[in-house]
Amino acid sequence: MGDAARKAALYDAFARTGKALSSGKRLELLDLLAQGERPVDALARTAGLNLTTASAHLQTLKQAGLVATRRDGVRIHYRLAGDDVAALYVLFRQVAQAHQSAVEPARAAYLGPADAHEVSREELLARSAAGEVVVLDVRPVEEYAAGHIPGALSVPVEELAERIAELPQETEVVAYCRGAYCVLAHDAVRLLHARGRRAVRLTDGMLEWRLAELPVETENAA
Amino acid sequence: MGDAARKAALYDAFARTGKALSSGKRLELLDLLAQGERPVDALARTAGLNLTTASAHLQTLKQAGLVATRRDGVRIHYRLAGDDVAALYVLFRQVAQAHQSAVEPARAAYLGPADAHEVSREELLARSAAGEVVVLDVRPVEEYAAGHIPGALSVPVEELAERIAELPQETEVVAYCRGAYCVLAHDAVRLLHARGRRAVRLTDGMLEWRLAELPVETENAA
DNA sequence: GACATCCTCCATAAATCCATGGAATATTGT
DNA sequence: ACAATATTCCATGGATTTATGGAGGATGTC
Repeated sequence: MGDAARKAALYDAFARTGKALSSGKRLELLDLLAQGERPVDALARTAGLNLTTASAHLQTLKQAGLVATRRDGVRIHYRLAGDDVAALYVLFRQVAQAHQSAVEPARAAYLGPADAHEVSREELLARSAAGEVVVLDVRPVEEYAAGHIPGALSVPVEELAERIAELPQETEVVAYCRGAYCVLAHDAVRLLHARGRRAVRLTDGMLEWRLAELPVETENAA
Repeated sequence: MGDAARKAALYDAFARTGKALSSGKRLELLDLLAQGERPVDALARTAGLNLTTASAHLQTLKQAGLVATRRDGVRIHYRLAGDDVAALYVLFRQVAQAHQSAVEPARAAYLGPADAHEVSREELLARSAAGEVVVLDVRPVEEYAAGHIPGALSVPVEELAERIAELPQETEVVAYCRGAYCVLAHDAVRLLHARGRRAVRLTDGMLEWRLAELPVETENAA
């Protein structure tokens, strides 16, 4: 029976990584971390969590091996432990969407109907190269700085209404944000439509773009 | 704030799938189901669970969308909901092994040292085609029947000691079982060595073999 | 060295999960 | 219709998890 105990210990160790994925708040934190490293207070604020609660969730993620930390002076920056973690997160959401019936209604309620105004990564690359579209990154500036689609303009969605003049009048806009379930690009496209602009949305976002090993530009590349 | 609530609802839906992966017992059940469909009582017996407990865990897996059921008379057969679930499970274990420090000691305590007597899928295919090795499936017969490496002999590890005469004397044996963390092939190789046979182990097992889309033979192919 | 900042650790109450008996349900065979 | 089998549903006590204040540690500034 020592063997059964050792087997249980191994599977319980795996389960610790599963536990990290078993809370919606922790998944929101992972989602943010997939965009680049962030200090605890920024994560707590963005995810709408009490600082202590966010810290506790981050400890859980760290014990599960999904995130790592780096100290920079008084701040501790969390990041994903590797690209394989990002890949796991993406596959995890795909499987949940494909097989769990509760996901699609929740997605539709949060983001809106599925089919409307989407283009694939391949379409974006082709039409962007042909100069037919402008690519627009609507994430917060620090996420844009951590890595974005080459040539994309940065206008965070909160500033889009007042800065809409920065976009060319006639050219169609392709907006993107964090990933397949990020609301920002949805909001941006709705706002642009309301202002009479032609705009579509990249099907997914930076997370999937990076995992597809497509080119990424960072701010300090200048 | 209705938006935040809808966002939380979406991520909580994803988290339900994560919860399914957050218990060692459920992971053991997934591991068994990755070999083929099984009725509840067989799963409970093999996993060492009370029938009611096993049923409850299977309900959790089902609500998470990871498994599906089929009724056959009075029995209910559970199976993985798709190959993507198997792929998620394999990636999940890889990430846990790569980044969570508790996994490797637990693996070593259960299975033994990592390096000893392993061959890759490619080596197995090449040496098997050259007639240099015999491939030996040491899983229970029903898992062999549900799909095995073409040409493999079936000798469940519990019967191996008494049926060792069925193996050729001089040819090296490559034993395999369920997957990378399955103990059966480890035990088989140790037993064969104790009997003075040349034997190695496939690095992983049937789960990874099938996901690699290598050829699979089923019993009723006769 | 005193002090401020950022984060983690600790304690606690509310909520949730787990394992397990016993009852209820669905299907098959007589 | 009745009994038998396989599984799920329900109730319950015990363990775990979650959110959140307050204390404590580490780092940097003056």
